[in-house]
Amino acid sequence: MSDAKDKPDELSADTTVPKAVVSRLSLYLRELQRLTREGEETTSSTQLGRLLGFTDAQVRKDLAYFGQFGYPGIGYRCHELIHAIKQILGTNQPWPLALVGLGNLGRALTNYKGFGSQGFQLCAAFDIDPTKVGQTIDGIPIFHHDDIARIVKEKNIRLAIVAVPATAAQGVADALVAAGIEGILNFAPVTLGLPKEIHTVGVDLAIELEQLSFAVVSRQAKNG
Amino acid sequence: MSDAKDKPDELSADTTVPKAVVSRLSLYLRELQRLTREGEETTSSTQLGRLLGFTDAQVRKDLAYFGQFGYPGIGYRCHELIHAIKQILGTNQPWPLALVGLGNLGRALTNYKGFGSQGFQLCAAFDIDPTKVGQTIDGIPIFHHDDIARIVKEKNIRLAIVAVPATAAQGVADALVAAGIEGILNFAPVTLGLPKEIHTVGVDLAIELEQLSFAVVSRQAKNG
DNA sequence: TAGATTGTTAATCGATTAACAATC
DNA sequence: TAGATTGTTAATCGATTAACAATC
Repeated sequence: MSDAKDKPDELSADTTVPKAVVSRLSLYLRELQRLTREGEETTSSTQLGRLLGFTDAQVRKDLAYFGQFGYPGIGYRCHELIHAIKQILGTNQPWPLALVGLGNLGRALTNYKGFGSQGFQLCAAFDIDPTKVGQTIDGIPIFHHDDIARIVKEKNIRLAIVAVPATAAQGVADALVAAGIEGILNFAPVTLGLPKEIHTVGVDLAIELEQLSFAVVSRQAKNG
Repeated sequence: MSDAKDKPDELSADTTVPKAVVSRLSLYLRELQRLTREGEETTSSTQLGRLLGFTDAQVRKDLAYFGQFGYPGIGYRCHELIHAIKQILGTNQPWPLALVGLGNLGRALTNYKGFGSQGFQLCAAFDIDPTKVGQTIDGIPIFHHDDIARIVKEKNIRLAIVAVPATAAQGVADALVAAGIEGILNFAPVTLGLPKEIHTVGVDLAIELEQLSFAVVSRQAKNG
């Protein structure tokens, strides 16, 4: 399937891709990387689906948005599919990241190794505390908020993580957008108001926990 | 609308509620709380939708899964709707939480104030490091992994946060489930294999960042 | 070949949006 | 009353699943 067959451009989506498909793509990638670590050469839509709780049809349909990656009768070669998904997600290239806010969460993130292996690398941190500015933390230089625009441009940073208190988040986001940032991972518990061309993903611990408490109480309401 | 009208049970869903509805409910709650902090008495489906990027119809439809909370011609009284959503999500009651793993992320969470205000409270932490066990961190007692079952039962803990390395996560999850935990917020970058009656929510920083890199590269592919 | 598995089409299912009578 | 806004039904839209010919 390496050749593009009748598809004009094998790795770019012709039709618009649902958000849910993209997050499953990330899950496939994570699972494929685990399988290769465990020595597997190939896998199948059935196996991937079973490991992640999806149907085999869904796995195949998701991948079909982007091209043909499998071999009928055989399945998918793990390393090939990993390569293809990374290309789709854009993580075959490195992504320098900015981190704004060095409270508890921000400092934990400077130390976090989890996304380094996926091509993301913190290369500038920002805070307003004058005792922090000018220092480095885990090898990452700390700058003042006022330098966001300059540093973002100098280091060609396109994605940023916001880990400041809720009250400061919108101002920080505005500064990042003004500096040319294209995507924001927001840990502050607020919905940011931003131009629609700026991509945002929000992670709010309270909201995640609320999904769990709802699931638990609604299940017990059903079952008595 | 305080009376239940023709609905048999105003706050429990008769039909099964989509996951997406529940997470929007959390967003409505967060926004309503912000509006009341800013002194607003009432709001409307149009205002809530605009603030969060949804249509007004969707806001009303989501709420309609659970009952009638609004006043035609007026909108929603913020404090009433907050109360109702908390009851739906189960967060009108306190939820003691267990935290497993006291690495960078785990320690950041012990200090995090964000979910306390929503009724969630860390009341036991677990680690295997003997220098940590027996200490307290931010007022939270630290126990050994081997005591998970005992402490979970003693403290009536139903929800847990897993913040251990990927390789340890499945074992920890199994221990939590054996101890009677009903829901897990998993920060480890693995899909946990658990009985279907156990609810899990996964938060993986790399995956969130991948959603952003995809959005950025696919947009530029489209626009040139 | 027989068995396995893909990619894709059609059928099903579910979720979102539009529209509007009912209400304040 | 006139204007605003709800709750709900019907129409639209989108996503998932089932089925199967094509392929190895």
